[in-house]
Amino acid sequence: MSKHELAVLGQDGVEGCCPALLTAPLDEDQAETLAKVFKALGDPVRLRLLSMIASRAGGEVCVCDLTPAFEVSQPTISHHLKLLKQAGLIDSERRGTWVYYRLLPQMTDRLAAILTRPAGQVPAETAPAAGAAS
Amino acid sequence: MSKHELAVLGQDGVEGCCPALLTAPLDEDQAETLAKVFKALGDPVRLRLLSMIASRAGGEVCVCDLTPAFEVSQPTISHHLKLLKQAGLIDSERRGTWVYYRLLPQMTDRLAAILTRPAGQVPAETAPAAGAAS
DNA sequence: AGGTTGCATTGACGCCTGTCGATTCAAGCT
DNA sequence: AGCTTGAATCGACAGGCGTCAATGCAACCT
Repeated sequence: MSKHELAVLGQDGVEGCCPALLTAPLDEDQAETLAKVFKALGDPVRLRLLSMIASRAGGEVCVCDLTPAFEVSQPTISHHLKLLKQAGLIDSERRGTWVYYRLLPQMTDRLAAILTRPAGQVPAETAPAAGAAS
Repeated sequence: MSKHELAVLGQDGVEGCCPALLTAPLDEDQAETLAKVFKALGDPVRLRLLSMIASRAGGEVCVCDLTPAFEVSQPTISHHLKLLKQAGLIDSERRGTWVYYRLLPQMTDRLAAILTRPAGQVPAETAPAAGAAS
């Protein structure tokens, strides 16, 4: 094994979370770390896997339910699950013969926060800014 | 071959936005489209470019300000900007000699929404499952 | 017109990545 | 013990991607 399973992305202190993509220039290390997560999301099979896992009622999905839902081979599914896991998006647990995967909402929450604009940002020319005084 | 500039991702009706990654299984087409955008974010240079563009006060950045901030060549920066543009994340405008890039907040908003969990989701086993009928 | 600067495009190269078949490991079964 | 099923790993291959130098093109300036 190695130093995989990056659980990074902003736990570098108490002062808050998230590198703040949209409000301040990302430094190289933050960009490198963030890019790995987005790269993990940059494949249709992995997106569907994540979606199936996340939307499951019990919060868990057996690999045996995932594999037949795709047209790719079982090793390929296993490979994609590994990448999602290394990105910190999902986790797995073996129970008997089967292995169950579940979402790690911390990571998706963090990404959502990173992609969310603070509040009133410069409307630019997109919309004439309805409401607002004066 | 120029069906580029994908402005997709959920404008397929009035009924709402966003494929809902976390609440329902993504279908293949949605996954394909979404993956392209995440793939565009899956590179540290592009992330830093996007961050620099988004965090700029006036909402615009001249390429001449972006290029010297990186250690890669000018054609490479141009290439990355093109990919971000094709992903629908930024747009560009030429004014005189210089070209200015600006964020398209619609896309980042959409991604943020896609990655945001609805409200009270099953806490899974993060907590020892208080209550809940048998 | 000629020259200069800013940015995009081209073509080429090496690495990374998605995929597969074959194999291995783990757990349960007869 | 042996067999069977579920899942991960290995090795290999093709295509995609990031990068560069060279070139092209647009706008400005003498």
